[in-house]
Amino acid sequence: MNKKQLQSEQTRKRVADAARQLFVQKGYKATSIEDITDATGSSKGNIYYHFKSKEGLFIYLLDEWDRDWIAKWQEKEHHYTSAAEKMYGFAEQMVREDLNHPLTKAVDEFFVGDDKTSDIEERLAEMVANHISFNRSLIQQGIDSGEFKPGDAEGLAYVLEALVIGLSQVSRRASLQQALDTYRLAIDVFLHGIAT
Amino acid sequence: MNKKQLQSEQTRKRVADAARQLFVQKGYKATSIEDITDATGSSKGNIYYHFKSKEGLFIYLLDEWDRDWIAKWQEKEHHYTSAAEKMYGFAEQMVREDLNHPLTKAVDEFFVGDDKTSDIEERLAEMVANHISFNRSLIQQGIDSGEFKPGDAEGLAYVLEALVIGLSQVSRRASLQQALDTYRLAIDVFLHGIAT
DNA sequence: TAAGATACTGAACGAATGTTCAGGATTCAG
DNA sequence: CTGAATCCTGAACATTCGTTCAGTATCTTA
Repeated sequence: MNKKQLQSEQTRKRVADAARQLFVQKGYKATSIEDITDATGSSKGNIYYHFKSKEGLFIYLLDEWDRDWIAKWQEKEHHYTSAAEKMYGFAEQMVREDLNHPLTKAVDEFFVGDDKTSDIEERLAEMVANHISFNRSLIQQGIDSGEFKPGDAEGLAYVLEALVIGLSQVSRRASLQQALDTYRLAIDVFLHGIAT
Repeated sequence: MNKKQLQSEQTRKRVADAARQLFVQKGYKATSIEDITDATGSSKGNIYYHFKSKEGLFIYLLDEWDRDWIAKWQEKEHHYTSAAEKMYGFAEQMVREDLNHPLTKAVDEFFVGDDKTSDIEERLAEMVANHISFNRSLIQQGIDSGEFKPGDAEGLAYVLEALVIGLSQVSRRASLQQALDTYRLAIDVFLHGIAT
């Protein structure tokens, strides 16, 4: 790899990291390009050299997040034997990774904006569908194995999604330990709620 | 009441209604004063005649919301006999009133802004504490009556809060029927999760 | 009915924001 | 070593937004 390519990749990463942190912290609209330049030392122009636009940068982060999250999950998934264990593992990864679900405030806020390009809207819809589908599969496994009551797996997938999104918001200003406790308690309740 | 006073009150209400709808729909930052003038026909200046600022308008709406919500709740509360019934009633009012919890996206977004006045921040913290306290009391009643397992009522109050906040976000683009179904299912799970 | 109070208008302003662009610096290929 | 490619800068631009204010219309009061 070139020195040029290396440096380019490094700045790209530096910008992405700072932007991610800011978006999570302040939300999409409230984070300005200048906030990002302040945090990275890069110039405005440089950000637009590496990313198409603010929207593009945001979508890039979402994509990256999703990929990372799934990769990490797949490493762990084998080690869990029951659906209940998987559920706890799921919650723990949620907390430990970033104390924030990708579908959090920033995304929701981004969603309601009116001037999105249609391809970006498609991408977002796809992501939501993927998350629901992931949840449904997790729940369906438990139903099939007899751990959970047979029932509306799709509906429960939405409930789980709601729970996780809500937890990330409620826990945003909590300590790691508090967050872990709350998540664990929430999963406890959810599991008892759907257990046979 | 004067014709002047009447008209003044009417416009005030007209502005508040439009603003509430827009804040819920688009979020705090994304809703401009001009959006509100477009929706009401009033001029910008007129909004600043009736409200101190955009922040002031928002806080006014929150206050109003909380008062209305509690008033409506207290009308109904007598008719419920068990804590479980109360819980379902709670969820239903949540959906029917506005399909949105007062502590929703807009508030959370408002929260992370950096330029709030300190008295407004106090007011917000107070509101959050009130909601948690409301939830805890609801749960404690169920524990006392033997409907729910004895346990961490405070922790469960946060879980319930998270669930409700998440539900409002997930249901934002759903039909009324879908929303009611999802909320009901969520409360089902939550109740089974903490039942004796 | 006259004077004052109240309700409202809309142009103007300053601050902030996303984006562009002409050009400078650094590195690569031949 | 030289020209081209790549990486980066920062001033400039066009918009948008919250807020103000001088002035007008409408109503109240005496």
